[in-house]
This record gives sequence, structure tokens and C-alpha cells, in this order.
Amino acid sequence: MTKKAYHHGNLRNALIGAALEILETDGVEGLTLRGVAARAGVSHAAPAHHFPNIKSLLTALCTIGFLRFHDMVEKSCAAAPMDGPSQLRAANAGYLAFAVSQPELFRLMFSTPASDWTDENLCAASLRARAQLAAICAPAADALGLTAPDDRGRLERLVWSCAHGHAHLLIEGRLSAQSPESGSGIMDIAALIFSARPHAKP
Amino acid sequence: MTKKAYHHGNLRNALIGAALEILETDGVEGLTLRGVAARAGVSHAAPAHHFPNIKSLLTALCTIGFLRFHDMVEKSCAAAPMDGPSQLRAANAGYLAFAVSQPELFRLMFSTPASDWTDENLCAASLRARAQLAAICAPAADALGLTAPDDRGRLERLVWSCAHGHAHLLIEGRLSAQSPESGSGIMDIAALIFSARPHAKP
DNA sequence: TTCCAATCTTGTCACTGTCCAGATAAGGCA
DNA sequence: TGCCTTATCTGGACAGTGACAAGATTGGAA
Repeated sequence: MTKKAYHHGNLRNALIGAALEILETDGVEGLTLRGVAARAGVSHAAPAHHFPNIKSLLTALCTIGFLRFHDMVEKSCAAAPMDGPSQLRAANAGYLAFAVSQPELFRLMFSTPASDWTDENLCAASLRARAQLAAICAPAADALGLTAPDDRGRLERLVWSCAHGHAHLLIEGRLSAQSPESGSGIMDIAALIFSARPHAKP
Repeated sequence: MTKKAYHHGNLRNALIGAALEILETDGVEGLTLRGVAARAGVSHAAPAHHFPNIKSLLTALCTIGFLRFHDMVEKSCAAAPMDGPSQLRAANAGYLAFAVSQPELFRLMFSTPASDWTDENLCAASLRARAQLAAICAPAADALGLTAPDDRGRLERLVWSCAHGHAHLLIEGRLSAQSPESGSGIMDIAALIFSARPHAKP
């Protein structure tokens, strides 16, 4: 055990783990390929075989982020009543909770140039989260009498924009004066939506 | 004229100008202190006297961003009818137009760790934009019968979150399938707000 | 005119990502 | 069993980066 094995055996995962730790501690600007290698206990060039460049490492982190994000929203929704407004509130709460609990990862996920968006895994993970959003919005769209795909997409964008904007502004310290649970965002939106009379075309 | 002056005379502004150009061309990751110096035609260490470190340069860019942002929203609102909904729509349009026209600057403005938020000028410029938002939201708050400062703040956050989220998702390429003018964001929000009956407490 | 302070240049350092050649080990094949 | 192909990892190197230090240049005040 005192003698270090030449082959790590599970270096790729070890690197990702180390990178995730460094990410939340020091932020993206503190995340260096050499630092990750050092934390994993390998030489500075060892990551090259698993991640040809730092962008590919960030892409892997980003992918994990979307998976975690999906799970967190799902759990939040599963614990809530099944009616439309409750599901929207739960989704918003999950969105926010993820951003607050792992702000650096959240930042990374939504800073597009940082990662490689031609990567299959990343696209799949991202699309899965996108589909989740659509499913959660469906009851609200039904309640508002929106049948045209365009209108439904518009509602999704509205809900998403609101949740995302709130989460982003919050972790960037722009809403620091208020507590995260102060009930802004989709919660109020939902209340307004469901109290408003459905109107055919804006 | 063939002989280059030892003293630039207006180096600080020249550096900022060069940095703004490089920023929108190559993004923040392509913005280097040495590159900025080269574009301004000075040696690699010349910026040090005006900007002790790269963070202070980014802070200056960020400050300019908030000034431009304020002006853009103001112009958009000035060109619109003075009623509450129109002003909200105009503000949203200005918010979006700024983000789309200078996405890298927008990104920089809302990536907090990039710049120094103890800087007086930056804080002033940011607070000015924040006050502008409050002023634009005031008529909507009045129309909804919101008198308590908490409720008014909540509305502001709601409006801001929605506009910001839409702008951010758009420039990060997450809403690429739809055109920017497709009327999401505050416009729909406003329509819902002004069609909804005012309710005392959610 | 002289001198000081601001400004700019040159040189240097540690650190980074990336590339390269070579060392080491794992597993298939004889 | 022993060899050998391939994947994995090491150590060294290079250009580019931000930051620092020391010296050159200049504008303006005394």
C-alpha cells in the first residue's frame, strides 16, 4: 500500500471527483488541470489520456451537473402534490435549491463557451432536463387552454426564464438582501397564471 | 508621427477601448492583459500602472457595461407609451436588446467573481440600473394595489428575474430555436399581471 | 533650469495548458 | 508459462499568461 500503483485503475472518475471538489471550493477560475491531477495523486500530464484538453473535463462536469439537476427537480416534484400549481412551485424550488447548493456547477452549466456542446452525453443530459421542464409545464398549459405548440413553448420559456433568472441573479449575489425562500419566481407567477382568465392570443 | 511617443497620453481609455473590442470578438477567455496592451500599441507591462491587475480592468469594463445598459433601457422606455404595461415591455425589450447586442459584456456583468464589487464606480453604476428597474415597476405595482415595500420588491424581483432569465438563456444559446422577438418574457408576464385581479396576499 | 513624480519599457518569475518521448503495467495470444 | 500489443502514466519541454522589479523617459512644478 505504501507503494503507489503505476496504473490508477479509475483515474477518470477520480479526476472528475477531484475537479468537482475544487470547482465548488475555488470556482472555475481556480480549477486547473494540474491541480486536479495533483489532488488525484497523479502526474500533471496524466489527465491528458482521459481528457485531451481542459474543455473536455469541464464538459464532463457540466454533464454531471445536468444529471444532478434533473434528479433534484424530480425529487422536489415527487414530494409535492400532483396538481399543476404545486408542481410548478416544486420545480422552481428544485431549480433554486440546485443552484444554491452547487452554484459553481450551475454557473458552469450555463456558461456555454466553457464546455463542448457537440458532446453527445452533454446534449443528452441537457435535453433530458429540457424535456422534464416541458412535462412539468404541461398541466399549466392545459389549465390555460393553450393547445398550439407555439403557445405551449412560449409558456415553457416564460416559466423557465423566470426560474432561471431568479436562480442566476441569486447565486450571483444580486438578490442577496432577500432570503431565497421569500417566495418570488414561479410561485407568484403560478399564482398569477392560475388566477388569470385564459386569453386566446396576446 | 513615425516616432512613437513614449507617453501615450490617454492610455487608460485606449486600453479600455481595446479591451472592449477584444471582449466582444474573443470573449472573456480570449481577453488577456498582454493582448490588450499589444492592441493599444504599448508594452506588455504598461497597463499595470492604470490597472494593477486584470480584475480591475474587467471591473472597468463591467462598469461601462452597466452605464450602457442603463442608457439602452432608458432609450427604449422613452420611445414607448408612458402607461405601465408599455413601459414594462419596453424595458424588457431594452434589456434583451442590450444582452443580444453585447453578449460578452452582459456575461461579464453578471459573472460576479470576475470583477471587484467593492469598487465604487461599479457599485454606483449597478445601483443606478437597479433604481431604474424599480422606477419602471412602480406603475405596475400601483395597478396591482401593492403598497407594502416587501410586495413591491417582490414584484421587482419577479420582473427582473423573468427579463434576466430570458436574456441570459438567449445569449447562452438555450432558446436558439425561437427568435428573440417572439414575445416571451416580461411582455407576457405584464399581460398576465394586468389581466389578473389584484390579490392581497399570496 | 532642476528635480520630482507619473508613466512606460525591459527583464524576470512562477504557473498554466499542451505536446512529446519514454517507462510501466494489463491482458490477450503463442 | 513467456511474449507482445496496447492502454496508461511519468518526466521534460515549450509558449503564453499575470505579476513583479528595476530602470528609462517625459511632463510639469518649483
